[in-house]
Amino acid sequence: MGRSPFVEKVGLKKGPWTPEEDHKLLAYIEQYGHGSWRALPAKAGLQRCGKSCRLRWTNYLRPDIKRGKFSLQEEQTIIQLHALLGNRWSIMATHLSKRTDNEIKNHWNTHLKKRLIKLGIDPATHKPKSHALGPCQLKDAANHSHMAQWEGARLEAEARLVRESKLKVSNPFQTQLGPSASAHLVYEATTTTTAPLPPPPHQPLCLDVLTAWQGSWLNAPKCNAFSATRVTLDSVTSTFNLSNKGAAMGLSSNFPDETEILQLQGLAYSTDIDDSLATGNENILLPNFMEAGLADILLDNSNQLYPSITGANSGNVAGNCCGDFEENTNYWNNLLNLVNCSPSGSPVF
DNA sequence: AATACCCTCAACCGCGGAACT
DNA sequence: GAGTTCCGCGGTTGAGGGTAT
Repeated sequence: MGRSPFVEKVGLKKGPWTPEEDHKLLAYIEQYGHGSWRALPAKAGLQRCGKSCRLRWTNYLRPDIKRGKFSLQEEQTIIQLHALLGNRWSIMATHLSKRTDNEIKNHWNTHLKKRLIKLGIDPATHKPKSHALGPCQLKDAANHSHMAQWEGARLEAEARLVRESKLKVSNPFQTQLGPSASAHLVYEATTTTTAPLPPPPHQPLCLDVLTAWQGSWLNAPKCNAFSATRVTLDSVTSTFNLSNKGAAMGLSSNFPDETEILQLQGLAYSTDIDDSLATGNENILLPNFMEAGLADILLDNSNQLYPSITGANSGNVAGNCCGDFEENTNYWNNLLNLVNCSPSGSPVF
């Protein structure tokens, strides 16, 4: 049952907040905590609705907010989480320390989504737009879909635990929740025994499958151009690590622009793929090891990322990777083992 | 310098679910 | 169990700043 339309009293102010209003809200919450948002405006002397106050607080005034440009790692994490969760911005926010759901949503809509589209990747499915799935890929996609649902549910439950734990903190100024704090809360919430606790990890324990995917992807037999490139992954944050090759090439620390992506693509292919394939056919959708990797690791375990490359055009570079059901089964069993053995355990399963 | 267009992001709106009565 | 209230989420909007013409 939904609630009836929210009708505010006339005379309440809307629009941008003034510094005075910010100060009032900040001062009130600092002293009393927010309590009931509905009652807060009157108590704080604000001509605003409670909703507006909550939004201003959560998206702008809260002390544990990181502002400014998104780092490469943050962007990669967003893409990965989006592949798993879709538009579940609030859950993503719990896994991106100090970023608000609104900020993540805005960044996705204004930057990341456009970049994926530009690269020919459907931002909704995280798969290349122009390539239909074959039977083998459908099977693998189903595997990934299942894994994504599974991990998505777990991430959501963890986010809920973080929220519930935060609710226990009455005054945010007494206990400001940084990334390690929230990780600790998850850790505590998921640990039910009374045995002495080992030190909590310093990162949110939330990306097990992402990590496992990436790790397994790298450790998988060389069966396509991607696995052959030996791109380094950061297992802690579940994001790609560009520091080695990227830095060596003088790439910026921010998300690479198209020129840089082309550089990276060249890098990715130069050793293992026929140069004429990588450079001679402009119609081939070259998998740059960021976007395609992020999208397809999550959604296409066959590693046969781009049929136009790995199939007829490529001399069957990835031919033996697809179709080996037993190998795939072992592959996923290993992944599940990895996940099951992850230090965080799972609050859901 | 003026105007049009584009982009970004803070803020609003409406809805669904949880909590309460 | 039904009705009501509150909170939080995701989608959308539009003001304002930046850039192109």
